[in-house]
Amino acid sequence: MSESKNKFNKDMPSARRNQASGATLIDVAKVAGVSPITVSRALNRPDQVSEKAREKVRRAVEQVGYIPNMLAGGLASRQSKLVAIFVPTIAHPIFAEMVQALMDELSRAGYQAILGLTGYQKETEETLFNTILGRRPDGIVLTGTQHSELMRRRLIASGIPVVEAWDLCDDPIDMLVGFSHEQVGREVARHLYAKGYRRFAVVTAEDARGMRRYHALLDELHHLGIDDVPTAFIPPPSSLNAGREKVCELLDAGHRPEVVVCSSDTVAQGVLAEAASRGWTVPKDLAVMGFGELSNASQVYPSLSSVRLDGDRVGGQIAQALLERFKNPDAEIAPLRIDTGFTIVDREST
Amino acid sequence: MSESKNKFNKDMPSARRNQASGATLIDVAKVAGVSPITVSRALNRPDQVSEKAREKVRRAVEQVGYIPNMLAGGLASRQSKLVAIFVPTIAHPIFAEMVQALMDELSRAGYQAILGLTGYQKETEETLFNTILGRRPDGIVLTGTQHSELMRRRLIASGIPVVEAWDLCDDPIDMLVGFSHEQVGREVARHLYAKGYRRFAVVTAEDARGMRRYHALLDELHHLGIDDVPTAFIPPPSSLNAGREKVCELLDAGHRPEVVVCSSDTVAQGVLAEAASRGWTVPKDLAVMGFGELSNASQVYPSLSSVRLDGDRVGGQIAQALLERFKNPDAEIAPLRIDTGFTIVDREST
DNA sequence: AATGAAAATGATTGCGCTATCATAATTATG
DNA sequence: CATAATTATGATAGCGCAATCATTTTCATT
Repeated sequence: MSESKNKFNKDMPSARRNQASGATLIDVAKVAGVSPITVSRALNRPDQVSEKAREKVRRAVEQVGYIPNMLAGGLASRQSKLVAIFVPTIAHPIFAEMVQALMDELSRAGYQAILGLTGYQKETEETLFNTILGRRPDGIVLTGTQHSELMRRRLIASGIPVVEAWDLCDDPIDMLVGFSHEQVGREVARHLYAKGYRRFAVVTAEDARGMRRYHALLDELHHLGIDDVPTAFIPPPSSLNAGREKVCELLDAGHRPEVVVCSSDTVAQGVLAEAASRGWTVPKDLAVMGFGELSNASQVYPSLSSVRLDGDRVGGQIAQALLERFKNPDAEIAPLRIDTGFTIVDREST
Repeated sequence: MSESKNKFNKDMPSARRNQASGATLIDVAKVAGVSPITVSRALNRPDQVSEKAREKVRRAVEQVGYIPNMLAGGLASRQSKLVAIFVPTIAHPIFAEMVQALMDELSRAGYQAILGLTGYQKETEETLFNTILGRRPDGIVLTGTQHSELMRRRLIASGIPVVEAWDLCDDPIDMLVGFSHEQVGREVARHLYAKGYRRFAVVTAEDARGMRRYHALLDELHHLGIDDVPTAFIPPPSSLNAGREKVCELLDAGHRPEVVVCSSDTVAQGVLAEAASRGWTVPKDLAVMGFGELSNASQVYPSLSSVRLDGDRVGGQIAQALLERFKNPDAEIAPLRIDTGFTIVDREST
């Protein structure tokens, strides 16, 4: 026994509607004394309209407080001016930094971003993905290069420009901006080995890219003759406390590594905290290697050795790649692959 | 039925279009053997459609890989299912946390967020604002309560539900979720005074809310008989290094405060770093008070006293308030004002 | 002036979807 | 069984804008 849904007030629906939705292109056109399409052009392609008309339109827009409806515009033009950005989380500084840079750059070009937080969960990614595709983004930014076959196919079929970020691989969906996690693992191994460390341990988050670095590290250590690398895994999201607990487990299990390689600076700071609480001297009693170069890595005591990535730069490069593609959609799609690199920063903790 | 008006003719525009844009509601309807509007209902109001039809639609959607075009849907229904979130930056953990919680909650209800980064700059806020209003969001989340008169008027006129966050004031635009920055300033003053501190100094960022806390702090100290409070201001964005430099300036100018009150934990950690580098013992030689409770506040050495806010909770409350309003748009608009409070956390640094 | 090219403006149509009203199919009621 | 009440489905008409093509105005050139 539900009450029948009543309709809008018959009184003056149009007035009510206009109050809520604001002025339309047609309202502006009337005030300006030109046709609607001229208003549209004055706003979107000013160079196709005479200075006189442009001025009339500008004044009319001002007067009625017109704000273009981008839902309508997007529908008509098939250009949403929207870029979808998928990241695991923005609570992590490195992603926050990238997103910020990316959005800055995009907004300068009149684009906006819509964020998809995949939360490290494979489960929801596809659902999220569908929802966001519903906004018909002009471009898509993905974190990592490991996606379900279905998603890959759909993305390729859609023809939407895609950038896969934070990683490099051999069969990208489209564009690629990142660095090789394998290379990080290998270089960290060699770097620490060269410094004389022989007994390694690892505390790593169980996310895909972290594991890639981990396996490359193991592999390289193996080549260097080191095979026993006690490891503790942290289920995402990793935190300082998790790092502390996990390294504690390793140590309590009787392992006595010279150096602990961590999947992030956050985890590494947990290890530092545990070392401090045991009264150990870093790096003499235990060396610690981070990853990601949090802004305070150089300020904690002892300052943390880490692998520096540049979120700003990655974001900027992605934006550039997308904007280039938007500007020139018909151009031959040259496979774009940008290696943003990384730097091992040696500080007091190793 | 004869085809009265033909849509696209000639070569293959329809095929091309479908490849790019994907299947439409009509395609699904054809496959399912029902009318388009039934497909729409099966997707958006499943309870109004028979189980049989629902199943046919589900299968057809699956088969053609249909993803609803929310631009079209939004235009027709006047519901964008979009919430605009304005924050100064997401590079700051406290905002990142709020945004994450807010987005989580919203997406659960089928809404998505579009982010506006105001970057602490008054200049661009209005421009940004117009661009984002173009997306016709169903709700708007604002940081702070200080906005231009024009924006206030437009927002109120638009009838869009608005939440102002991170602050409380007496004449909100609409809903309000936050805490009193004045109260923080006063309580921090009293708290430190009660602990015996008499010589205060301040290092604060120059943003609006930080200044409100600062003035309340000064005011309360004045009541307690303390009038000389040397202060250094940091132009946004504040950073650990900026905090360190600024406190250095204060000390080099000959001030010898017992306690430094900082506008953020980041700044406070800069002060800690400077104290450490001078070989001072905290809190004996210099006490430090933070704000915002970064996740590592309790882990730095010495652990940092701070004011704890709960970004998760703020985000959640905002989402609830908005969703409630969406569900019940015609309800009497009860002035909503949620005080999320704060907690002074006393640790080793004071 | 005459002519054509270019620039500026306009009329029409439909983007893909949902609100609205109308109708058909089902169930409840006496 | 007829009738009313209740579903379930469909037809139609826009939402506000830009693509497309048609038309008018302006300007340069002969």
